[in-house]
Amino acid sequence: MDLHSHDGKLINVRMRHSHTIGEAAATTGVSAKMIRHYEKIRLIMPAERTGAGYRLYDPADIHKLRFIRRARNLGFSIDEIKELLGLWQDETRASKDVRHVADSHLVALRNKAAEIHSMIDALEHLLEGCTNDDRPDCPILKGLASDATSTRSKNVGHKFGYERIC
Amino acid sequence: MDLHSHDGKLINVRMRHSHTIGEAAATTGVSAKMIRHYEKIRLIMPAERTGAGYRLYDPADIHKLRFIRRARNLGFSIDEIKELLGLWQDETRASKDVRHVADSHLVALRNKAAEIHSMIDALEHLLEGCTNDDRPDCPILKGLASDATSTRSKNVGHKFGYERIC
DNA sequence: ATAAGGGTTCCCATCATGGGAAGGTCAAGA
DNA sequence: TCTTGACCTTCCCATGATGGGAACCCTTAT
Repeated sequence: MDLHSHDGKLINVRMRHSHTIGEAAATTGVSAKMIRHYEKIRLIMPAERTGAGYRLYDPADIHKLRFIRRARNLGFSIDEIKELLGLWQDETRASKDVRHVADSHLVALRNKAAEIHSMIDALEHLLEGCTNDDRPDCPILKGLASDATSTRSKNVGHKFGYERIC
Repeated sequence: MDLHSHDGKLINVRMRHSHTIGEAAATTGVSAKMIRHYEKIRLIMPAERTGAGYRLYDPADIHKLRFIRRARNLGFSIDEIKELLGLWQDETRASKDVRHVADSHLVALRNKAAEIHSMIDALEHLLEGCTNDDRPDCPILKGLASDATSTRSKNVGHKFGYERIC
């Protein structure tokens, strides 16, 4: 490879379909900051460099970055993506290995969804009694001050009895 | 206050219904670490101290910590809780001011829920074709490599055309 | 030659939380 | 009284994914 020739290095590499980090960022939707970060944490291999130290990305790199972005859009963590990338590039992988990663993540997502929905329910319940006016009486604060979040959830055992303040 | 008497300081303060940080943590469900943290970021006022420097919490403090924990359980951020605490202790607050904080948070929660559900949908869609066996063919990876996340969502404009790798 | 618009590294911040070290304090038992 | 273990204190560091910004270098067009 003649990446280090004395004239027009970038032009040479562009003819080889390589791109700067800014271009890679623009086409993949992964910010340049994050591309460097992914390299630092070894999610991707260190990019080739021009003589001046500029990172270069070829179509295979670009494709990998898109893969990463899509997995991130689905909420996969970096560690999960590391696993998926390994499987992606392993021609002998078993379908069920990939499925396992995806399934685990799906479970996590469903748990997260349930958690948020229970927050929403509790908050809506709290908002029901709210007069939404200029009066100081407020069932939302009352709820937070006394109960509210435990619509039937975990009860922290109270070892001491305290007098109420509000 | 005789907190600094030479004998049995903690016993004296316990008679005044004060508790150590560990007890406060146990009864409120807020960890001691977090109680100190909340003090440092000025969410709560600096606690009184014994002569030896131990923090002391009276029932009003305990009640406030419970308020904070309940709000956290509902997903309120520290800044939102700062606002709610201010309103809670402001006798002249307007109901609608509290409502505004809660409403904004509810909107954020609903957005978060929608986001997670779209992830779940996309992932389920991807999992549909999976054979879950020992064969290397895998529609999940194929989906991540080509499309998948854009069930009809945002399309990043592609300025360059790259040949496919996979 | 100079300016604009890249690129590079390095450090810091977020948000809420916890881990752990080093050292001081309290209560109970020998 | 001395020891022991459980508690407290402060301080520093780490998380995960991301962005901001400084200080400086490279390329290209005017």
